[in-house]
Amino acid sequence: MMANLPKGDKREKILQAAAEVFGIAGFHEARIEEIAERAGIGKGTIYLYFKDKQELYLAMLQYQLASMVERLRLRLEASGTAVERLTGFLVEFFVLVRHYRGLPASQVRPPHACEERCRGLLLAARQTIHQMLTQVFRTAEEETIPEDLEPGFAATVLLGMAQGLAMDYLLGGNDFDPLSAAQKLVHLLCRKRDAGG
Amino acid sequence: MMANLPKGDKREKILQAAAEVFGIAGFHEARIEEIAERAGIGKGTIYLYFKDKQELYLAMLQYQLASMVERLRLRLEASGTAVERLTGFLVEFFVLVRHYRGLPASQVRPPHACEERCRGLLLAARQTIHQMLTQVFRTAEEETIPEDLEPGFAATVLLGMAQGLAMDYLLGGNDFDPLSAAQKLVHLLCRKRDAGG
Amino acid sequence: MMANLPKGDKREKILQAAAEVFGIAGFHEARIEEIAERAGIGKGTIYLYFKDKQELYLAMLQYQLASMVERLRLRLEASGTAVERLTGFLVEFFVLVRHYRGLPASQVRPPHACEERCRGLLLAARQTIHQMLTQVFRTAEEETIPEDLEPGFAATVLLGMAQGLAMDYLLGGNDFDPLSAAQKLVHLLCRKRDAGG
Amino acid sequence: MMANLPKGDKREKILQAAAEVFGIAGFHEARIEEIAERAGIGKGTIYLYFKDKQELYLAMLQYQLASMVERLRLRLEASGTAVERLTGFLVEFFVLVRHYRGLPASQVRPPHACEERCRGLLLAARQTIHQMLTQVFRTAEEETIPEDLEPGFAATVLLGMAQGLAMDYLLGGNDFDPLSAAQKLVHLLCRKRDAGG
DNA sequence: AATGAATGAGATTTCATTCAT
DNA sequence: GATGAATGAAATCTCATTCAT
Repeated sequence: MMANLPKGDKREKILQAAAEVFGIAGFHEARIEEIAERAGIGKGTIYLYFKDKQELYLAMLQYQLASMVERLRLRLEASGTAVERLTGFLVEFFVLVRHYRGLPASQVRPPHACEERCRGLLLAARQTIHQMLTQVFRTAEEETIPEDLEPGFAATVLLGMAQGLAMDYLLGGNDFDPLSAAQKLVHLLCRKRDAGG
Repeated sequence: MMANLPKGDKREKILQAAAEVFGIAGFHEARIEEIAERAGIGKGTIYLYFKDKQELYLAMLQYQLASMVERLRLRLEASGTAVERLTGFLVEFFVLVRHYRGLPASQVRPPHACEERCRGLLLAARQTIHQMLTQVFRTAEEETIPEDLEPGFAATVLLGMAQGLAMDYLLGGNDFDPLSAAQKLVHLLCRKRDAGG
Repeated sequence: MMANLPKGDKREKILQAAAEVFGIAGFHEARIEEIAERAGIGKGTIYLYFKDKQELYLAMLQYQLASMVERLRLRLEASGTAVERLTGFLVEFFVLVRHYRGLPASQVRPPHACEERCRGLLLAARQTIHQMLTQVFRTAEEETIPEDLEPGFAATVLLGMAQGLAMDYLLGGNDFDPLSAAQKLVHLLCRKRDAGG
Repeated sequence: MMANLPKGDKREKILQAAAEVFGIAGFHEARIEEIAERAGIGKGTIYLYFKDKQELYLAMLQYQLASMVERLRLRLEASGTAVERLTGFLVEFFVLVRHYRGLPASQVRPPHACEERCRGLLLAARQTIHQMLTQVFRTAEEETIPEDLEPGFAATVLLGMAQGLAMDYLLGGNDFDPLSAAQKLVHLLCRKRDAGG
């Protein structure tokens, strides 16, 4: 009785709860028991799915990064001009940062023992996003960006600026409007440096 | 005789050791005993100078931030054109980030119990730097930056991009050349956007 | 299976062990680990039942006082003359003091931080006993005590003398025979002061 | 310059300070540094006069007990009837207890490592007092106490009752008037039990 | 499979005591 | 002699992990 969830669902529930708790509290201040409670299961059950706290953390990180990359991909592959898609991308990026407030932060200082593996996951996600951005710049309408701005560097700068603003937000706690911030950044980078005059 | 350091020096020695250990290990993985060892003193001595681990952390943060702000100020108040000084500022910024590798990271996820106080210190440092940058943009030679780029926003963007690159570095571990990165960023922001053609 | 004790029993086991160790060593010299060992459990388990050392101490005190009051009540509510019941009470009192040798002592200098709460528990126990004694004196056969000895004061004096002897014992270590001491005290207080007859 | 006190005086100053601090805080909660501060000297100086905390405690105990015994002796050897002198003794006793509130308490639970030596000091003081009391009872005017009350037992009872009341006071914190308490106790013990006369 | 009571390693912090000045 | 900065042993308490049910 009590039709149990299929196994995959319980794992995901744990990962969701882990994302919340690790996000709020960071790796060390996060309590396994709190994660279990949020997932609506017993403490011991977590150890049926994950070897230890660290593996749970890594699995959660991978899971969240994949989900984020997917949401960002949707924005970049939407229809519209390059400027529109880049703006949509940035808005989504900022929304994600604000939503998973603690998650990016928790990545900055991963548990020492798995620093390398964390870095690997983050790097992979970043490269995927970077490639998607580069592709957008490469195929953008001619007039969108200055001719001397190489697509790869443009992607680096856009991502860098976005991360910079996000970091600002995370550190300083000064809130900001995702849409207007996105527009300003895109404007700064994409507008042809012109004006002829 | 009188070989002993004057009192202020021992406090600073502890703060230096604390910066190293907190930087490498983060607040929670840092062990008080390790800090004492690096400072070449006994565990208990730290408690003569700081009430507890958290106060030591905050004092260390304040101390390091003040030192960083001072080094950045020197670059911005040096002689030279605005472009030269901004480039110098960014180079110094990147060097600091690479040197104090862990310190900025440790700020991202401070111990929950003193999150507010950490934020306060960081915000203050950031505002000081932002003001210095704004002043540079405001007094820059006319042709340095686009007319429609407000000095305050220019400062925000420059700082944001710098932080973005630094975060990239911290997260991804992909090393980069401070000078060339600085030049690219300044070029991107400062060059008049005309090209004339 | 089901060999485990029901939950209440483990708590009591801890309280028993705590009474022994606190009794022997006093609050500050008592080590949590020693209590755990005596209770046959792990150190951490104690913290599942009691918030910290102080709360354990207070719980132990309450537990022991309740048990003592109960044993004294049985003696005062037994059948027999007032003199017999008072003697029984004193004998029990002295036996308790000798058995829980350290317990009363540990109450005299409770940890400063919970002095008030300790005092409250002790006062409550003492008042209960005082009331029971007063009741005995009030309903005693007319010829038992001098007419000018008010029941409440008689109770105070009896209890005071008993505590005085006990303190003597605790301080000086001079052993004594509970029964003979009890008889002497009761004799002193209860015999009608007439002689005249 | 700065004519130093003769050595004996500094030792006594420390003992006075120790009595205060041990009295207030008990052996374990008393801090050596606090004692030094009250004595107006440096922490290290205490160790020139006493081997360690325990020896200081024992010396303080001896010093205070001697002083108390002396004050009590003066009352018992004063002029006046036995009843007057006993009353004076009890008043002094209660005043001492209230003044050195913590001292007797601190004796009840001495540091485990010197329990025996503490007990020895206490026992000696008590015996001296007991002998003085016995002598008073022995030489008292015939009509003062019942014939069947042996002087030694009378002394034991008087001292016991006094200690009982004091304990009550120490434990319960219920204040009382020394004079009236003294009179009641003496009255209870000394009045000839005839009434008849 | 799921649980949560039990565990104990390990961290912070205090404070009696030492000793260089 | 006098000092107090420095020390480190020892105590409490937390929490990831285990395992009997």
